[in-house]
Amino acid sequence: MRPAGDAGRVAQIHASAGVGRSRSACQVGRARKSTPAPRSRSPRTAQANSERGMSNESAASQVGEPFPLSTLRHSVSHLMASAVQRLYPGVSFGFGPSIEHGFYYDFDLPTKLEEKDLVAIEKEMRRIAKQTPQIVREEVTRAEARKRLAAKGQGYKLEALDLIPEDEAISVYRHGDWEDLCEGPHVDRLDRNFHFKLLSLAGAYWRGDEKRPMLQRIYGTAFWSKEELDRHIAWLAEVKERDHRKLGTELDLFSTHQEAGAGFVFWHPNLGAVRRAIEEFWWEEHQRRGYEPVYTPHVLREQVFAVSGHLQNYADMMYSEMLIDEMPYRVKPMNCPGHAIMYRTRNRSYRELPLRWAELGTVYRYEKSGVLHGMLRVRGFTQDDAHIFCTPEQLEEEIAGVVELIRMALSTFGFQYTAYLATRPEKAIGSEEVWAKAIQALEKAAEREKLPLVLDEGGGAFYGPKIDFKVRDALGREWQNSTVQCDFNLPERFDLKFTDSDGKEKRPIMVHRAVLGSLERFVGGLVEHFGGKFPVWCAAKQVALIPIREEHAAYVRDLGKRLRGDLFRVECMDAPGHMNKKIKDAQHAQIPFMLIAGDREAAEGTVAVRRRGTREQVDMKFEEFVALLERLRRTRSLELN
RNA sequence: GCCAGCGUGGCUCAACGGUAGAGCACCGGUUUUGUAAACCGGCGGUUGCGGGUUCGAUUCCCGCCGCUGGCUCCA
Repeated sequence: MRPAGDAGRVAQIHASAGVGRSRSACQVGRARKSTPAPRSRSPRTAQANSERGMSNESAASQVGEPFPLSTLRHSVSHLMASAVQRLYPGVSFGFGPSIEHGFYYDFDLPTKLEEKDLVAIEKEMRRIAKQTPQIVREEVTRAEARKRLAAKGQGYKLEALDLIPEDEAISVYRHGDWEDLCEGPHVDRLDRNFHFKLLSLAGAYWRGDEKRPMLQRIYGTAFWSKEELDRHIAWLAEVKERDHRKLGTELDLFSTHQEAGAGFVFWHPNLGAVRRAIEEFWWEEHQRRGYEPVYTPHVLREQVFAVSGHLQNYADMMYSEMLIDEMPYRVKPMNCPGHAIMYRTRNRSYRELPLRWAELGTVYRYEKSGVLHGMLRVRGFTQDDAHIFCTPEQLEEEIAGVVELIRMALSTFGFQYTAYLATRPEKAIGSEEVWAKAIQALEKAAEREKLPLVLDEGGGAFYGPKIDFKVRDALGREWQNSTVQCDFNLPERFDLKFTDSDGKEKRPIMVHRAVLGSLERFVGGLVEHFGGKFPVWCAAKQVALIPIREEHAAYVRDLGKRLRGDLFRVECMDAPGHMNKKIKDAQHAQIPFMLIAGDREAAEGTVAVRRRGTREQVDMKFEEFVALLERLRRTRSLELN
């Protein structure tokens, strides 16, 4: 991945709460890097920034910076646009806002920009900043604005002008011979002390509409201080270094194959081990909370999805039919219809509710080719899915249980998180009353679990309200994985019933929930979160055994056997070769512990222990080391001591 | 899907109209070493696939597949 290109992506990682976007019954929280939404900034942006030690607007004004960072960045985007105009006469301008980590500007120009052109543009920007530093604001009449834009042939800007409400003042900002229709504000002068860098190029539809022309977008960033810019660039480098696709190759974790088709992940043994460890953890914690494992088929008759409603509404995401005995079947894009069918196999009594059915269910969905991304956006993935069938009275208790489980799981991986309560959207099924009750149950459950909720007004699915969790990883980036959703729709569609204590048939509520989201996305994200340095409990290999000379191989082989007997994952490096190389290899493989043994250790039954990330070695009795390892595994410690 | 860029041994990269090369990895030999790469040698590529232009294509053109950065999308 190219640094500049990567920067463009990263520059936009911030939350889009998904407000107003409804999700289907079974879209249980697929984690994703949040979509860019330049105009609607996340309330958590500043927090995420400061966590990385980056400056943010309030911090900037605190230290007496004359303008907020976003103002600076917006002005630098203007500066960039003026440089582009000088270098590429005939350019039409789109929008050029400040965004979370920088800014961009969209251009319609006859030539295709290349990365190397950015250098020339930067140079021109510096020249302009020196030559015509003064930025001037001018209020003009609508007619005047229109006249000027028309004279310059700025069609996109003319359209932008029409977007401005009638009663609003119309302003242009000018420096030198360049001016832009813009509401501002801007910094006063471009020769103030600030630092910027152009980062990447991308295509972007005019006004985000795929039916409209594709413009060329340049991303860049700017800071008041050189240190902050440098820190940001270093951060981008760190992000690139930790990219799960890069580490995926280096650590032999996974692959995808041209010959096998895009978007299908092959888990290599190393990542298989990580996944197994996580799955075991997952099952253990679910069993502990009264979940029961279920397994449902991957291919079902099409009519099942007609009943669930997915076929009608979301056919675009589903793979086409296959005929079995001349009847149409579909690969499942979600697990819930299968669970609903199982629920119906017999009459259900209130006495057996709630039912908590969990399945690591693999689903297949059509994703457009351009959106596929390593393990994070794929066409086949396994959800850590579960459905809870319960009575309305049980809802609060069940939600509380899910919230507790999610928090426990996220903490285990060292994630910080924020929870959002998504309420009734405009288009929704179910009565106001049912919604209000369910929302109340969610709120009360959160209260009970002492979980603060951020309100996402109208952000619920059409079939019910939900709580979404966004986690922040070690690099300060946000992901959405966990979710708990109430569903009034599917019980209706599948005509699910239970007989209540009064003898009457009633509808259960179905709760969809995912803790990890999809294993592909979660584990892919985890690779980046840990930078390949997995904690002992889920590391691919937990211990590397290294003999000092070949004659010590038997000793380490014996230790390896004993460790494997205790179900530890061991890399026994007993093949011919040099110790130093083995140490290097173990280091590169990010194995948490190296046990090095020679004459002394073999004689005393000890091992020289070297922890990942240090060069120190500690001599320990082998049993002592095993006890340490066992404790780290049992407690799922994030530390190595 | 759209815009742009890219696709050379397992990996990282070079060559760019004239017989495809390096390092790492791998294999063999020598070496037997106390904490990040021993030494020598060898194997390995129909340059993503298909078509075209050319005396000659990895190089130029077209189509497909895949990858990268964004955009749109993710029930």
